[in-house]
Amino acid sequence: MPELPEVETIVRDLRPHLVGARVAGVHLGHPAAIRHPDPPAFAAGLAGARLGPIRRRGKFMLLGCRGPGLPRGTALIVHLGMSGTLCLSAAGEPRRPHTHLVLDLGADRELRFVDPRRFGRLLLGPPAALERLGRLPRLGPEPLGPAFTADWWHACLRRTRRAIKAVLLDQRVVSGCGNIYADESLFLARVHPQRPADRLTRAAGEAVRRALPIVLRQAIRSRGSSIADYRDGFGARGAAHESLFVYGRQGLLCVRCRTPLRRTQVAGRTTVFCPCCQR
DNA sequence: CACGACACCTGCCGGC
DNA sequence: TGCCGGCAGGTGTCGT
Repeated sequence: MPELPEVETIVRDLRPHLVGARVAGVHLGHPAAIRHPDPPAFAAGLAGARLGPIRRRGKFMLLGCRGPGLPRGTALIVHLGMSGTLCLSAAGEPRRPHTHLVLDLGADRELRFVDPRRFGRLLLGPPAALERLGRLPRLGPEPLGPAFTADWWHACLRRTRRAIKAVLLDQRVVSGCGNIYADESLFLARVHPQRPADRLTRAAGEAVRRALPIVLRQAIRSRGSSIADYRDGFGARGAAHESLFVYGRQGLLCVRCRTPLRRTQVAGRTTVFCPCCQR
């Protein structure tokens, strides 16, 4: 699914169209997509609400919502799971299968959440309160923000024997990195994905910490990776998958040393790396 | 506590 | 052609 660059692209696409819009109607699809509150309360809370600021936190999207009966700081919180999309559509456009939420925004516009695999999640409420209730996970620092410091990162690495790739995927350590950009960052840093985190040299750990924002920013510039389901806020594909170095390229030659890239499993996830460059 | 295994879903692709 | 296994960008839970 969408990782940080894909979610960031959608947020930037939707922001100018959603802020200030009023929700004239709500249509729910599969109720399992809605994690909080129960579906009737979720729909009732959104109906008539005014949409405010939209932002990203890790792989979550948060759309501010104001309305009668909604607590201060309420947001519509969307996680896209593996196959979710959040797109602005013309109201007349036929709804795709697996459309689980439609917000009628008037002026012939609809915001649609489509998610075939239903790993995505929708919540409505103040994020801090949902975190306290255990409905939202506590996320680590943003990798593109000032809190992703060398001190924090190396303290996290020193504390665990897990593979470095598992640490990159742990949203409590750093939020927003997924399987594609973990592999890409480790390739750029020349670090083997299986290396136990506590056995990395300081320099190697630093190389990973520095590679991650570079990889993520590049992917944002390319509007995200559309390998299968991902689409931007208007339903179009991104281009970041066209310039990946390792992800999905097992058997092809390393762009640096021409060694065939190898595929393995790390932390239960398919992992591609260069056995020559990454140590 | 830390970690790995597994579950949760649908769709698509390749092999037989 | 059709069936079946394997695989997919994520994460919550459970058992060791």
